Amino acid sequence: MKKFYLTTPLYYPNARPHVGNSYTTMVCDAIARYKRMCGYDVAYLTGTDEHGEKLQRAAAEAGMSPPEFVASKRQIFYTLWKQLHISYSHFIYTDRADHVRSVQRMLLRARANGYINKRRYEGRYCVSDERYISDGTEPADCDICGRPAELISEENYFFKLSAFQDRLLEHYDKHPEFVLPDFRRNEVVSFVKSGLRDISVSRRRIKWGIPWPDDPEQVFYVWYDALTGYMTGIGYAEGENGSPEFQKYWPADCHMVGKDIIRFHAVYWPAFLMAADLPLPRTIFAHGWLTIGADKMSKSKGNVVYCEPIVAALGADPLRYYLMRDIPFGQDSSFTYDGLIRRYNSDLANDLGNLASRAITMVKRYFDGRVPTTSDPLGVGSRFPFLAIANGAKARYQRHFEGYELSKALEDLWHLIRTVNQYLNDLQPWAIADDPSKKELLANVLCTAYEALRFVAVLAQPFIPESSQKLWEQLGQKGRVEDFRIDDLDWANVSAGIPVGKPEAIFPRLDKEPTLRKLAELAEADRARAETKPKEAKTTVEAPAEQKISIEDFAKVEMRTGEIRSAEPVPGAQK
RNA sequence: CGCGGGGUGGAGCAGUCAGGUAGCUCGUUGGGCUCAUAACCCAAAGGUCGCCGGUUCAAAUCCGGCCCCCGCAACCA
Repeated sequence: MKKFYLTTPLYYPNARPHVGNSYTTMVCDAIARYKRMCGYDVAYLTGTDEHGEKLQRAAAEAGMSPPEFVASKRQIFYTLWKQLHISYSHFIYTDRADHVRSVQRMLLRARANGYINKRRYEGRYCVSDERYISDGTEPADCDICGRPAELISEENYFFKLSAFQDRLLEHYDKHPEFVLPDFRRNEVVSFVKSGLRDISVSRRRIKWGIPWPDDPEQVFYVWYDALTGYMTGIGYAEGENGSPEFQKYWPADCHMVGKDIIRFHAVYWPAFLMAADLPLPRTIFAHGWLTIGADKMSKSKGNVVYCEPIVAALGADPLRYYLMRDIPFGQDSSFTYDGLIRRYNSDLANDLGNLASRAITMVKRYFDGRVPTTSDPLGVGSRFPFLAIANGAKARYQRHFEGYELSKALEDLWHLIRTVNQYLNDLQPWAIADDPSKKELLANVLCTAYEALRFVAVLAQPFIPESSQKLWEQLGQKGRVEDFRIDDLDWANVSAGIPVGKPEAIFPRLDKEPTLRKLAELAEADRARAETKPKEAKTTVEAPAEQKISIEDFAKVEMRTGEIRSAEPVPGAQK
C-alpha cells in the first residue's frame, strides 16, 4: 500500500494555539483525510516543541518544574485538536525520553561525518528580549527595545551548514516540488545562493533542553531538537535504524509549515538530514498568514482570534470550511467573522444544506422514503449529463487536491452542488409528481440528485467530516463516510431501495447580527477565562505606544459587534 | 540598480506562460419557482484590466519606462 507521511509544525506550547496555528493543523487534516480516502496508508503527525528558555522561565513563574509545566500546556492541544476533529495518528512532544535518543543519534551521525565542531561564539545578545542581535563583537543595539545588546562569548558546537550550499541548490533544482509554492522556492534559493554560514547548534546559557551527548554543559539548539521530532514521532529512536514504522514512513511526504519558518524546514532541516545520511522529505509546503485586516495576528496587538468560541457557536466544520475555502491556499488572507458567516450561509446553508433538504424531502414524499430505481442511471436525456458532470468535478477536485490547492478543490465540489440545484429547478420534479404517467422521469430526476449528493458527501468529508457524516446518514448510507474510498465512487444507481433518513438542517441558516454578537460574547468570555490565569510577568519595558495600539485594535475587532447591540431576535439556531 | 510577488466591475479572486467576445463567488436590482433552511433558478446593472508609450489587423495578455503595495535578505507563528 502506498504510504503518505504528513506533519504539522511542532507547536511551541507557551502560547495558546489560535486560528493561525489551528489553520495549519486543519489543512493537514483535510490532506490526511483525502489521502486516506485515496487508499494511502497515512501517518499524520503533530505535536509540541517543549524546550527552550521561554518555557523554562514560564514554568518557574508558574511554580512548576519544566516537565510538569509543559505537560499541562500540552493538554490544551489535545483538547483543541479533538474539538476540531483532527485525525492525527501520531503526537510527538519533545520532552520525551526517546526523543533525547533520537536527537543525540542524529547529532552523533553528523559528527561522525565531520559536520560538527566546537568553537567560540561571540555576538551581541539582548537579554530582555531574549534574542541574538548580531554575530559580531561590534556594539549593537537591540532593534526591538533599542537598548545596547550585551556581548556574549561562549563555546558552542557548530554545524557546518556552509558545506551544504551546493548540495542544497542542486536538490532544489532537481526537485522543484521540494519547496512549494514556487515563489517560496525562489526565496529559499536566493537565500541559499547568497551564502550560508555555519550555525551554532548548542546553547550553554539554557538549561531546559536536550543535553549534548558528551558535554553536560550544553543543550541542543531548539530547532535541531524540534525538527528531529518529525522522525522521533514515528520511531527513529528505536533499534539500529529506527522502528519498522519509521522505515515505512520516512521520509515525510509533506511538512506543512507557516511561511515564517520555511527556512528552518527548507534549508537547515535538509542539511541536518544530509549530514546524518538520511533521506530528505519530498515537500515543504509553506502557507500564508491569517491576518486581521492588514495586520498580522499577534498577542501584542491584541487581535488574536481563537477557535474555541467559534466552535462553541457554530461547530468545527464551518470554521474548517471557511478557512479552507476562503483562503487561496499558500497566500496571506484576512480572517473576518463577517466572511465566516457569509460563507456559512451562502455555501453551507443555502447551497449544500438546502439542496440536501429539498432532495431528501422529495424522495420521502414521492417514493415513500426509499431511493427509487431509475431507468436512466447515468443522467442522460437532459441538458445535464451528470455522469460527465460528476466525474469531471471529481477529477478536477483530485487534481487540485494533489497540488495542495484546497480552495480550488472546494470550488470544484461546489460547482457540482450548484449544478444539481440548477438541475432541480430546470426539471421541476415537484411538478412532474403531479402527473402519474411521469413516474419514471420523476425517479430519474430524484435519483440523479440523490447520487450527486452521495458524491458530495464523500468528497466533502476531508473538509467537513462531521457534517459529511450527517449527510451520509440522511441519505440512508451505512457506516462511516470517511471509510469510503474515492476509487469506489462511481456514478450509478447503487442505492435503489434504501430508506433515506430524516431531512434535518445540517447547517441551519444564521442571522448575521445575533451571530456576530454571540461570537463576540463567547470570545470575550474566553478571553476573560484566559486572563484570570496568572499572568506572565513581563521583564521588558512595555512600550506605551504598543499598549495604545493594542487597545485600539481590540476596539476595532470588538466594535463591529458592539454596535449591533440593538438587535433583539436571537436565533435559536446554533448547532 | 539585492532577490521575488502583486495592482482586473462595491468586496474577494481567476484569466497573463501558448495575444482575438474580460470569467467566478459574494453583494445590488428585476423576474421565475414553490420541492426546500425567506432557501433555489434566471436575467440585468456595474470594469479606461495601476499609469505612459511601443509592437500588432488585434494586448489584461508581448516589449520599454514610471507609480504604488507586499514578501524575503541568518535564527521571529
